[in-house]
Amino acid sequence: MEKCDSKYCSCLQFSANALSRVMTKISDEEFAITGMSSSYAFLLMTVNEKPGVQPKEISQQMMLTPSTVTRLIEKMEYRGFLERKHVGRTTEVYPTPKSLDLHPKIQEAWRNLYARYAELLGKENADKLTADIYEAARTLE
Amino acid sequence: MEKCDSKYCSCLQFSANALSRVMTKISDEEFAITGMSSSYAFLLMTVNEKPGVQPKEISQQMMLTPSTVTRLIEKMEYRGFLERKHVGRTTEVYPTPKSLDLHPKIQEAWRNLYARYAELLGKENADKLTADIYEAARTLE
DNA sequence: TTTTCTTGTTTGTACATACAACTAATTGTG
DNA sequence: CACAATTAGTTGTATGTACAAACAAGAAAA
Repeated sequence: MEKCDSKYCSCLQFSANALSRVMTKISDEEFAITGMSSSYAFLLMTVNEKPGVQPKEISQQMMLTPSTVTRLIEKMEYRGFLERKHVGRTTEVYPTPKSLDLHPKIQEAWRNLYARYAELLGKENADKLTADIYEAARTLE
Repeated sequence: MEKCDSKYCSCLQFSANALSRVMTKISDEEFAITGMSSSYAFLLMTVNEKPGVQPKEISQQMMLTPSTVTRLIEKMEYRGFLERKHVGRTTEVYPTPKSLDLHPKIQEAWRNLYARYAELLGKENADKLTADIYEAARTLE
């Protein structure tokens, strides 16, 4: 169609990976003010907003495998942001005051991230792209 | 806009990651017939089609960092698909017969991958999404 | 010509994520 | 009720990728 310096750019797998890597980089820059990368920040947000939430629900919301979620929680527990309480076969995850304190900063970083890519891509365009990508991810899942 | 079971789905970073993971999974399934995952297959394609190509160019085409490309090449060299020839400060990468033999299989896998997601997303839709994503990745880079 | 700068590549290390196998708790069934 | 099946979570291990630092070759400057 138009100029394209890689013959792979017509492959969704390739493009999706490329965008993911670029976004992760930008994200990490914006979330630096929180002292952690965006996955951890998303995790804290989730737990802050629903204390006692279970890993299973987190894994669904974040679209990550349970094992990955366990790993994320472990690290945040180690760093003093989260606590686990085992209840029967389930686990409840709670934020510590440290995590709640950080909440505003996380939200700020999130807003900054949005502002940054929205400016580069155009707000309309960015929102549409995000929605389209999300829908595709859901369809292919 | 419409129903959305995660509050993060409006975040490009989040959606892009999700799509990337889903696509990687599908890709790995399709590329299984080649005995390697898609990144390696893309690498072999690149080298097969331009024997002697340098890591720098590969890294640009694949949108990966040079260190990542070194790692990919190393592994393919170890498995007997590629050979490196050091020329001055640069490196030339050549395919072995084993890699050239595999070329058709790789292309087949690539076609199958395309067929698979094109069917699920719709051909038009898939192509447009791919182009949009690639463009966004370029813009944000 | 010697020194400094730049560029291409590699190496050490780290991180996010996944899968497969496992444990433990609950639910369903004979 | 006891045993099988399911479900929630965790652990061992592996993979793809990156950054920062090191290295080595060539180019530019002194």
